[in-house]
Amino acid sequence: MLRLSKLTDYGMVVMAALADADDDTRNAADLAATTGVALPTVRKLLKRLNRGGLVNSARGARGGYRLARSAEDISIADVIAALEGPVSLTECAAHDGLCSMESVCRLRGHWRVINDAIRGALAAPGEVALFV
Amino acid sequence: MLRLSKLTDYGMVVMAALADADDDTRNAADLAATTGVALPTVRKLLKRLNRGGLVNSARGARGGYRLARSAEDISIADVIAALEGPVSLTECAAHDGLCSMESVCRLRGHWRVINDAIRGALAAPGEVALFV
DNA sequence: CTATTTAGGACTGAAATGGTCCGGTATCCG
DNA sequence: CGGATACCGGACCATTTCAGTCCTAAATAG
Repeated sequence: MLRLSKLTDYGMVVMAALADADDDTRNAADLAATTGVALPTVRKLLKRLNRGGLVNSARGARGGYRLARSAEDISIADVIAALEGPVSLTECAAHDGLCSMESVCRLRGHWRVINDAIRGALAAPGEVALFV
Repeated sequence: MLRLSKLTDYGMVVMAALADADDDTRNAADLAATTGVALPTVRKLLKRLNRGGLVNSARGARGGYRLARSAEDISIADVIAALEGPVSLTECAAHDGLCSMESVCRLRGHWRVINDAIRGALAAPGEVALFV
């Protein structure tokens, strides 16, 4: 199916909710309430998104999260990369030397092309802005 | 990562090997030998590819498989569809009414656009032919 | 008739996934 | 200062999914 993990899907929803908040910081419980995603899951997502540099966090009372940059500058590919690692259809397209049939395989060159095409589709800012 | 399952990856390799054979029928053991994929796995793949209409099978002695149509007319998307089901990033983009937050979700419209973009990238005949 | 080869499905072990919980630390406010 | 709030990092577990194997039945060639 070439599907996204459910966690990443939820991550997109949370990011959209954060985009709504504009510059206000929202805490995890708040986001869980507005998105309908379970609180612990929201926490996990926000941690990863923070590590990936997509959101900024503020600790302590009245802390919370907000987008690290404006929503228009965040692509789907960014979110996927933060939550699942870099976009790559096959192992061999991402790293060298991991596939035992690398020497015989006639497809490696193609995978790179295809990966780039998909990355391009996901990174296109116009199509993929988080706003509706 | 947006990765393909390993099985689908092998499926591409097997398809490429079949493309090499042109019109000769090749049996499963033969393909396993030339691709380096384990025989039972090759069998499984060929069964699914057959069901998906990408290869034709011939039973009995001197039976085997060959491509159902010329390699140029088979896209990566076809192979993925045969092995994993239709290409779709999220459940909600493929079917309606399966997601509990469908009413609140602001992203559904986008997913369809993105899916189409990716499907387009995978179906482009020029880029994605099985030949090297 | 017999050897060959695919068809179909059941089964298993391993890995990934989604989801939860806890101790620690930083910040705010009274 | 001290307590409450809220994020941080990680460990942890149950469930599902996945890759891979095996077995029996059916079809075809010689």
